[in-house]
Amino acid sequence: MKKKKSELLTEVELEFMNELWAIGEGTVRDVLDRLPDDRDLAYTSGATILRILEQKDFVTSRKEGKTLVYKPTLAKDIYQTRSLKDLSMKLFDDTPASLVARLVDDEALTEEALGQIRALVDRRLKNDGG
Amino acid sequence: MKKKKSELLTEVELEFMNELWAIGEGTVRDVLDRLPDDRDLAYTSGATILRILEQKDFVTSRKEGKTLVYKPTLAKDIYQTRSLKDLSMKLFDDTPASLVARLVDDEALTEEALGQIRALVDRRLKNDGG
DNA sequence: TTTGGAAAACGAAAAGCTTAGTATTTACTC
DNA sequence: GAGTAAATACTAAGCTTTTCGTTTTCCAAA
Repeated sequence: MKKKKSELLTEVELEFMNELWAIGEGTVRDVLDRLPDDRDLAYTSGATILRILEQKDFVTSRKEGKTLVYKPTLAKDIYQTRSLKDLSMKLFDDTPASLVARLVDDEALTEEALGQIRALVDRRLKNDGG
Repeated sequence: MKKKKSELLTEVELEFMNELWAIGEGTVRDVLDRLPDDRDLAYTSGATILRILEQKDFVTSRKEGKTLVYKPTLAKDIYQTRSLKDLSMKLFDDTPASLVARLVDDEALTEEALGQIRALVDRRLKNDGG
């Protein structure tokens, strides 16, 4: 059997994927333009990051004129689920409820956010349990 | 102003902190003994990791006889909150509700876990909102 | 008080991530 | 076709993280 790869994005990779997810697909230039002003990366650095993402199969590219257009191969929600699973395993004994417990304990959470969260859980329980 | 440090643990650092949190405090040997059998690290590797954790102020040490006993300076729940905040910012638009949305969408989640989650949210809403 | 074994201190190699420079290619214009 | 501007390909330097070896220190028991 093959050794499993990490399947998780590094910090900078995630930064780039977030932009690609937001715009659907884009070129090196498109992504760089979307980064905050105070984030200055050389063009070539951006190109390298996207090339690495392609190597790791997080994106594919196609040629359009002279430029490459990159596109995620993985939907953001899939990656979100994967990340949550990872965090839950590593830090919450693989018990999602204790993750949520920590989350709702957070003083900084607004009443509104709590309400939304309950609505979500209720909806899921209804749809599911019949 | 100083540059801000990451304040997040690396993979291996977290692996070690988890054991220290579980036992309260312990020596290099204590931690190594708790790791899975298939995880074989040289003793010196374990010592290095704990030394680094101390450098980064995630643990303190005291001498007991000839050995060092390490102890977290940071409670696990604090670190859990910090990690959730980080994940939420980076991957969920800083919107905890959307994090929970993704979590409860997960097919793999049991009915029981969902019930627990709702109970938690309800309790918090009651205690809070009056 | 010597010595044997375990741990600490130190240093550094190995591996992976981030950033960017240089050289090459490409497509358009005259 | 040659010039040019922008993009890609390749390479590598500089960090950080992960791992471990070597040397030194310290206790404990003979």
